[in-house]
Amino acid sequence: MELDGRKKEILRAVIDNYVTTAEPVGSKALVSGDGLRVSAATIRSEMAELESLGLLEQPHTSAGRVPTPAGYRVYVNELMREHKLSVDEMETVNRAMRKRILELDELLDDTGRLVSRLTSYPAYALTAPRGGATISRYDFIGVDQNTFIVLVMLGGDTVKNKLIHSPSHVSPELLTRMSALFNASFTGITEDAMTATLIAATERAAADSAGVVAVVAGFSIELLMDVKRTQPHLSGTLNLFDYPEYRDVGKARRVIRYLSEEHNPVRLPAPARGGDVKITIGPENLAEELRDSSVVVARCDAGADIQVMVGVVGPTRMDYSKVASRLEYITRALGWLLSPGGDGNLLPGEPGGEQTDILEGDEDFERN
Amino acid sequence: MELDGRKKEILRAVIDNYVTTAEPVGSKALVSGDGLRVSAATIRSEMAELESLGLLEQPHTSAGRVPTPAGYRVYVNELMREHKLSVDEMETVNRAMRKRILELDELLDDTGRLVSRLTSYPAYALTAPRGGATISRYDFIGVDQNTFIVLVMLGGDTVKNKLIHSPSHVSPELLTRMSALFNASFTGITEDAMTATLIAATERAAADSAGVVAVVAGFSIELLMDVKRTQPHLSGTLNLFDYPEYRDVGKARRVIRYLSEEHNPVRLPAPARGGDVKITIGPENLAEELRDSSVVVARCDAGADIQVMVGVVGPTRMDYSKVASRLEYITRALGWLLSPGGDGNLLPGEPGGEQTDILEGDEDFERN
DNA sequence: GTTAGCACTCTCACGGCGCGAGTGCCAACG
DNA sequence: CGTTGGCACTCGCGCCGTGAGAGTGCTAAC
Repeated sequence: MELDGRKKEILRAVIDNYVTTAEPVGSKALVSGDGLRVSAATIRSEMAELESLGLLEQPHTSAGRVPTPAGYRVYVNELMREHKLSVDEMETVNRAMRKRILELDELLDDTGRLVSRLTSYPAYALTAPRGGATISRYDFIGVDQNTFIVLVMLGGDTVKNKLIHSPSHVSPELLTRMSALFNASFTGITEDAMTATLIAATERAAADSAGVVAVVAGFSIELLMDVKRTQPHLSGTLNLFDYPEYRDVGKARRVIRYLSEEHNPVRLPAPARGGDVKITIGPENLAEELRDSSVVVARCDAGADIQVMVGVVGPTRMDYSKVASRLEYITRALGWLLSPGGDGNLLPGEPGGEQTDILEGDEDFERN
Repeated sequence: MELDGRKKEILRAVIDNYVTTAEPVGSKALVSGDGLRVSAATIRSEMAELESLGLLEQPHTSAGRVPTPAGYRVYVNELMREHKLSVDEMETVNRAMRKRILELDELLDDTGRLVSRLTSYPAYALTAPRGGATISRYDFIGVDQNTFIVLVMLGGDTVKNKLIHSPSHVSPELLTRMSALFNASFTGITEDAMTATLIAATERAAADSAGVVAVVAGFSIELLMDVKRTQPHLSGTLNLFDYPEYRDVGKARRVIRYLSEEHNPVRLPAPARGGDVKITIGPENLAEELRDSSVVVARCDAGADIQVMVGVVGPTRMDYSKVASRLEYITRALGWLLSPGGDGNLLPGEPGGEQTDILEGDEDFERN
């Protein structure tokens, strides 16, 4: 499908116009608003052709034209202009990202909130599920006669702990034995290898009469299952109601409900590589519930096995350019924060402060 | 204000009717539906009196009557019948509560979800802020030459950890020194006592050239501030749209937005004692945004200094009896789960299973 | 004190109508 | 042959008046 220059210009003008006004755009609006040097009649005939190409449509005879999903697709692939973030926006991102990392979960939560604030669309953030995660190390720390802490390290970047009370006395020797046994038998294996027989054997070997081995093993299993689960963080869902296409509450609810269901955001389209942005327009979505919404997702890879997806969902009438560039900027900052080198661990003074030029490398994002 | 028996019966009937239908109830509906042995005309005159008492009102002449907030208040204080949970509901709660505790935050999240599912109203769950929390203990565990884990214990029931990478070598001796110093100087003090001078002194005493003391101190401060913050967990907000009183999206949004703002749920009315339920009707709410919604909150105290509030927000036309008893049941289960004795730490086989009779002690909940 | 009857009031749903926006087509122009 | 102005036509949307229905308050009778 090749469009001549003027058709492109008109398509772009229609979309730009429609994106801001949310109302079908007619020939007159174009000739007065945008810098097109032709008459309304000419535009009408051009628009009629664009309509027969399937890029525009009219909601009813005698209304202006509205872009079709195919029209948006052409726009996104070929016509979209690069959007530059304002200094203010970059400052907002940098400031938000300067925060400490307490937990990855919290960071994702904050990121989602930031994105929805910056784009005015509902946003979600999640880490890709890590199949076959294993525990790399156990530590046991006695607190008092009946209480101790298990410390579990997951693949070099995450540490989880649990405080365990036992009804009976837990001796330091038992802790030492458990440490040796768990580090020997429970590290490097996935959660389904932690069988009842393995647990029973460990219990025997540790001479554990208090039943704490089972608790620690149970905790390990929960943990690994939890890593697989990847809770998505959703925020700004209320923003949806700002857009006239979701005036119908039921429609908005269906979208929000779809996003709220734990396993759904994970299945949304995602870019193939870290740093890319993927745009999915209306019916391109596999999920029935999103057939007349669009999804823009950015991906950010950090370290060997952490992938973060940050996305927004909104009406097909969406300022794709703005949204994509904002998402890209934010995920880049996020990647910098998550990378083992540049994280917020040391010297929480300046991180992000100098990073205003974080978007400098100006590679295109994927547009498919 | 004393009402004779028949007035009470009529008020109760109007409310019960209005709660289910959401439509003004007229004299005929009462005489046919409920077991009142008088004619419509009698009911009309009684209703007129109830109206002059300020307990009922008509949306307009020639519509049925609707309870006023004062009417609901009388109902809640004097007329409400005890609601028994169905076996199914109790089972649902017990099953949900049988889950492991990974984090208090997660538990609150799950509880909120459970409540909103069981009541069909938006629900929130939060812990009361603990002023002046302190750290009771530090542990340092070396991982490799540049990496170690700080383990921080908060008041005997919570443990937090952080993995710290240092650009330079962190010797085991440094960790030992830090352990001694932090346990000596940073335990038992609030976060505002962790001054820059204290940190600098500790840094010197530890002979810390890598700057890790500052990171550990920063982490400690963040942690204590975080405990003060008490993030509320909100869920089921979409439920609000099911109720005709929130047909106006703007109104629903204002309520949801109010609840979403971090510090607001903390300020909501709360029962004075653990185990109580507090009901706040419409204009009794101090918050402007909730002036025509009602709030029902249950409180659950666990251990010395953990207080959990679980509440729902909905239209003033709310089945207070059902909601209150469900909240009460759930918080009781929660309290059992959180109490140091009966928590999910040991032997995760049966907890909650035997607890069907958890509501047995049948003390009244507070109705004010 | 209670009841039946009746006139009155007010809301809400429905249908017809006119306005305005925007189009498609056509004839004229460079 | 592409471009332009003019014109008749179409269609959605908001406005308004009307009628049905529900529920009341009042009054007279039991």
